[in-house]
Amino acid sequence: MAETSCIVQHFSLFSDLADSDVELLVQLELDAREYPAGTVLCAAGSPATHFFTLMQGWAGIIRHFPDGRRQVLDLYLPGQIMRLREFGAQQARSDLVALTDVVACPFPRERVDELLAASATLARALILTLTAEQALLTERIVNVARRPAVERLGHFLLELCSRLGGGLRFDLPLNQELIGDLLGLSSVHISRTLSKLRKAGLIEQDDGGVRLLDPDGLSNLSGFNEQYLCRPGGSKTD
Amino acid sequence: MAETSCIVQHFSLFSDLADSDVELLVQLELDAREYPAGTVLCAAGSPATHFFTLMQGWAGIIRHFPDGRRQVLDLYLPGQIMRLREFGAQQARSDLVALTDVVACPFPRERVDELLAASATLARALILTLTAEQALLTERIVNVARRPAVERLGHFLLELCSRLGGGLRFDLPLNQELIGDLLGLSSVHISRTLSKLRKAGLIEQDDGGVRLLDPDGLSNLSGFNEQYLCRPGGSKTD
DNA sequence: CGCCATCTTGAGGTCTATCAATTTCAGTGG
DNA sequence: CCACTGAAATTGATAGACCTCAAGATGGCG
Repeated sequence: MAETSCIVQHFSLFSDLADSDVELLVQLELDAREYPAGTVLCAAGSPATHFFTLMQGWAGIIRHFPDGRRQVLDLYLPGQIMRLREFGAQQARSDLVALTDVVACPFPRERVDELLAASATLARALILTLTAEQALLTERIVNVARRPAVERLGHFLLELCSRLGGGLRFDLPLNQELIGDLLGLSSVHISRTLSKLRKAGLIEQDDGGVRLLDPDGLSNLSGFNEQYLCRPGGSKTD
Repeated sequence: MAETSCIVQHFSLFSDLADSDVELLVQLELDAREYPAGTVLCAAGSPATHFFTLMQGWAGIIRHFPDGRRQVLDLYLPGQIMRLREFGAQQARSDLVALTDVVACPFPRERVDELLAASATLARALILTLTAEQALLTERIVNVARRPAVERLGHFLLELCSRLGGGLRFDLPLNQELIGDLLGLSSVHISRTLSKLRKAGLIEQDDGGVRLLDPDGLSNLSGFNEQYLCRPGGSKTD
């Protein structure tokens, strides 16, 4: 993990990369830095000159409202390029925050233009990652707009499970308030809903983690279909 | 309109195109076809071999649930490339539906690869349109997850106003059920909420259209900030 | 042991969905 | 010209989901 670049692994999911492509991608991850949980890597309103690759930990894009409401717009896991979404923006529109201790590599946005000029394969891979992110966002709209809390939370857990590799047991280093801000629910209601899922025998919680006891039941309940995740081979393991 | 290609106009918003780029883009719009309102241009589950440029009318991507619930995932206006989001998918995940009478041009997906190989400028423009779409989706998540009905609808109307060019009076060829399916609300509640906006003196409705009487008041109410739309010069007119 | 953040649980209130009845209006045919 | 029709919009009443406020429980950590 430390040896192969995170981002190369991630991009390999989408395209067959030539050695020259790999070389270009590795350049993005030369400047690894550590940020403790809670750090704002990039604040709303600041000039959007840099992107980041995420190597370890979880990060999120958070929108703050004047009245104190909050919304987590995006959840980044290792391998993703963060803030790529704001390629066309002059200023950051939301905060990029380390949700856990994080290792990330900042790089100037011009580097992306160099990638595009150098390799059509990379351009294609970049577009594929963007469309994959769009698919995630789209499912989240369905989730938030149309599903009641139990289904919404169930769907979220299944998505995480798959994005983290498919293991039925995984760490969930987010407090209930953050989960609420991700799903458009209050922290109190997250607590009640998790409790419902536990009592229904669908999940189990231990220190900082979740185990999906009945993934099929959960999928069925929440209308989850992992096609949209664009993962190769999707069978869950543990 | 009929002479300059719709899609070239749209892409020009994002990049300075060389003549050779324009030539490539125009190729996408050779096969203009008419589809009456209600036509399913591409059904969920069918192989995703073609994209479409939209030249006239409104189209939407609609997800149908087994229990009859519906969600409009995306609203396409003239100039956009439709279904680009599913570049990486084997099968369409949702229906692409003509919401009004529509003129659109189907083209095979391989054409996109040709564009990428031929021009880094076009690759960049393509990525910019994708990130602009992501910004739209992101704002929609905020809207649906965090705002009550009045703000949600107000925000939607302001976004439409801007996307349609900024004129305060515009056609709105969607019935209230469709608007509800866009915003995650019931048609009944859309009716009540529109009525509230009218009584508050914020909007006015005539046959098939809306006029924003107090765009600033509406922006203020709904927390709208048009930055995310990536439009050059955003001042509203009329 | 005490402190602080987080989670849990209860009670009451608000927002939105659902069901159902009524109105409006464009289209159609007598 | 008018009655009929069907889709869409309006309006009222009721129910359910979720929020907010507030009080207690839990658990890591100095």
